[in-house]
Amino acid sequence: MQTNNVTIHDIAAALKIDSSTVSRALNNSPRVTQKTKQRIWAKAQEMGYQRNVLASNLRKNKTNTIGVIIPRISRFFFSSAIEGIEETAFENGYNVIMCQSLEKLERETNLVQTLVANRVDGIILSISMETLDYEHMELARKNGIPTVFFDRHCDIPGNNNVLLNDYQGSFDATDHLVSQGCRNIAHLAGPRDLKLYQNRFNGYKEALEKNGLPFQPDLVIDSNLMEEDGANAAQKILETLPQVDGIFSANDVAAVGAMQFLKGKNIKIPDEIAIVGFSNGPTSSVIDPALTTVDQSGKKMGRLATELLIKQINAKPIPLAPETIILEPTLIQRDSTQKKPTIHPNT
Amino acid sequence: MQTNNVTIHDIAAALKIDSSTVSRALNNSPRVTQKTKQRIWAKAQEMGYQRNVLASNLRKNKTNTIGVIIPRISRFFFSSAIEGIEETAFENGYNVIMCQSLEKLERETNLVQTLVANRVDGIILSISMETLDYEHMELARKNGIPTVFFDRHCDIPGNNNVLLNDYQGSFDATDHLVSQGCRNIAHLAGPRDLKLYQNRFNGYKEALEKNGLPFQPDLVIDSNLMEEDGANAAQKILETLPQVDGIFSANDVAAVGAMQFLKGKNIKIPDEIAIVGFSNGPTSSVIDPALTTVDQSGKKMGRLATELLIKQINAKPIPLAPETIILEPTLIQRDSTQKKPTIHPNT
DNA sequence: CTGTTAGCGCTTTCAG
DNA sequence: CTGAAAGCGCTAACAG
Repeated sequence: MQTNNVTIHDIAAALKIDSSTVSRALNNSPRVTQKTKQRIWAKAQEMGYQRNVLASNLRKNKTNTIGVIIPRISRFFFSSAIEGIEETAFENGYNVIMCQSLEKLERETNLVQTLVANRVDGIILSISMETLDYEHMELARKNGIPTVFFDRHCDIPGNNNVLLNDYQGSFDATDHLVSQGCRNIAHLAGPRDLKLYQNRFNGYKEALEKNGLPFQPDLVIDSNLMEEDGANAAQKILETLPQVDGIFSANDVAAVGAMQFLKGKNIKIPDEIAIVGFSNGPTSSVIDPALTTVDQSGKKMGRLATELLIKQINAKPIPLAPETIILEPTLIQRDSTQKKPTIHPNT
Repeated sequence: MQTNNVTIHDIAAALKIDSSTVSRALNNSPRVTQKTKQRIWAKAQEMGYQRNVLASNLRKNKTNTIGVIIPRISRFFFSSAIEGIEETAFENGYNVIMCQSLEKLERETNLVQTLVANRVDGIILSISMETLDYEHMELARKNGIPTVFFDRHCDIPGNNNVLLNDYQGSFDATDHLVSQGCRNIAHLAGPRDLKLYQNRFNGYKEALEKNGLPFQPDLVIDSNLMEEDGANAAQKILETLPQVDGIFSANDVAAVGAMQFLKGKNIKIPDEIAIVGFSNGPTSSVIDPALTTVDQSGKKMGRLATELLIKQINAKPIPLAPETIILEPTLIQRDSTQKKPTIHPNT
């Protein structure tokens, strides 16, 4: 039940050399002869030595750890993003410490403090729905900790971002609905404070214009886009907006809520009302095939964000110019006539 | 761009007192007078002091961090589990460092080493499909790091476990199919090496017996239960097992794969073939309502596992007797006649 | 209640 | 190429 306590000093003593040489050998420094390295490695193995990462970190003032803050892990988009982050970090020898803001700014602020206090080497962040500015990120900036925002972001210049082209995706989605014959397309919109939802709204609006359809403000239903909100919106549509023949939802959660409600009322999807939702790719495989989705590809965004962050970390102390990477979304359309569903790898 | 370097010595110097007093005050020790505490806190605030967690950790040989190893984050069951873990850890002042084994034993072994090297206070683990023993966990045991296994486990005594009653869940699921009139129930089975899948298989088999139905070995289809496997199994059933009128899948991923394949062939679910799959609760809200599921409630398991782990951590150095917590699963049955789908909170 | 002292285990000058 | 020595920032005896 004892902690395994063999230190570099123990192995130095056993070999009658100095601990600094041991340290160098274990770090594979070129300034130690191959022969002594071999002896040291062998001894270390034999004695079951394990580097005390804490001490090493303290001395180097570096933790080899990336901090990640996202609103909620169990949302598929974010868990895929984390999957990408974790894999990329792992490949590059970084650990990941992961936290959820649960959409609360206060929690997010605390988490940034914790991460800074834990001396993470960098932070990847997807801001909460309550976050309207980057004031709480000052702390990270002051401590020289590089940060990459992904998916959700405020529109302040000078930051690293990995984003989806929300405008284009929404434009395409709406355009798709029009091409399917929809003429009165409702929009389930998210909080307009978030740039992301603003962009999705704009894409919707301009696709209507481009197709010569009038923008009807009463067809825009605002909410936080939870499943319940989607169901409520669907109910509202059935009861008060009979002309609606298509729905563009700013996320998949609300889209599913709406779809299930409508199906419960025996409305045929997409024949009577067509639905398109923004969504993370693989999710769609468990979503009804009747639902067309705009692929958010969280895993790819996670990978890109991590690569960018590591680039910035390695650039220290001379910081690189901030970068913004914009991914183009793809429309994924499936239906029950398809022979085989899109397969995703056990996710 | 400079690291913020105010230490307890700086604030001690500014106040012309000793750094140890500062340390005590900042840890709110009762052995410092309220008045000096106040002065110290004020000064700390003023100078923008931030405790160096690394140094503190090194000194205390404790990191206030829990390590989590799961097969794959983006699987909904695991991301919900992590959600529960993270929330419980956060409430108790712990950080979470999270890693994926990607179902590889080698990776899992490496990760345990990394976590031990990082001096995590405890480990929560759901073993990979390749893991057949706990040999690689010796390292954690030797270093006195408590461990809790959840969901997937080997059947070796003396460990902390948080499990689902897989046997009962499978029994109930199969029983349910029989009560719906199914007489030839196929079973999509997972790797029999994993206790979990063995139990699910046993529940299936004994439910058949109890209902006076013969166990037909050729109706058991083995695979790794990916979506593709489910689709393949469904194809096999259509082509070579026409008598099948019900499917019990050992997980939801394969169940969805099978269901979507069958729907593509215009088979009515559940009228022509009924399907029940083991699944994490909230997932079911995005799964077709025709699919009945056995609720795995990942978040609850995550919470329980973390609570148990923290209990064990706090019990050090005298370890508590290992505990096994077994959750009873519930059958969740929905259908399109239901007025409203099960709502889940934006997950 | 506060100060003194001695490290936690490692890395990194600086000498030789 | 290796050794000696100092110290990262904090905590925890032990005195007083």
